[in-house]
Amino acid sequence: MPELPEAERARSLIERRALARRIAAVDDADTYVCRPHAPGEIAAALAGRRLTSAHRRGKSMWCETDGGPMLFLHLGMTGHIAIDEEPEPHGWDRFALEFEDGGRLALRDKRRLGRALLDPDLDRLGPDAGEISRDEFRARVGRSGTPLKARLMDQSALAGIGNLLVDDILWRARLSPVRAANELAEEELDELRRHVRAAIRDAIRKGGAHTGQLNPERRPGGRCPRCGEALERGRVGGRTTWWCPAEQS
DNA sequence: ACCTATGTTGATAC
DNA sequence: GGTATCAACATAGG
Repeated sequence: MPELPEAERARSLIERRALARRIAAVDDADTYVCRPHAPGEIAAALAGRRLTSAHRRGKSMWCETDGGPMLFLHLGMTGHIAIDEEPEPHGWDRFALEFEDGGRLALRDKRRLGRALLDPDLDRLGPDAGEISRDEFRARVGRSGTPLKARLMDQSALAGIGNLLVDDILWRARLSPVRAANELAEEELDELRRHVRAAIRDAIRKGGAHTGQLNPERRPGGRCPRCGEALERGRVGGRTTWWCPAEQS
């Protein structure tokens, strides 16, 4: 489920439950999830250390350690963080810290598109979608001829918005996903930013990007929760897109 | 069986 | 440079 709201919940969970616990062992055997590290590299770097802080920008998380490298975590498409739970019986724990006190932190990810690695390069990640300033939003979103939906999902422009959240945001803002981003007037961009922030705030509170009002209608036969019009389905920026043709322009 | 779908990201080709 | 497409992964469903 992971978009920005899920990542924030995961970060908060790590902050509340995993900091300051001494790491006794690390399971970094999955060479795909832990690429480019060889098995044992992350383990060697983190054994005996503690996580000291948990950070997030967009969907990316990283933890500082006491004297060691930074640990980067990404939930991919199906990942979540499980703390002090029994190991997943199907082997879906792709990476884990085992604490000296007997507990553990696992990156549990059926589909294996999540990541765990050391000392990440975050240079190509835009500012967090929930924190971005008005001026920066105008500049980063509004100066591209690409479809609005694709621009909002471009993690190098602004970080954190995924496929479910973006459809909800554009529906709230009554904007068409295919409209060119640079067609929007400054006031429209400011208004859009308000909806971005509100959608993120609501989703974090309610538990995830799937809790948006539009989400239950993203299916054949789905209707606009406001006006009742049949939703349209299409492909924008390579992703399945649902919108209200009557209201969103 | 085979085709499609799925919350992400990166490489690649134009 | 930007934009679109495909592939990486694994599973579910028609």
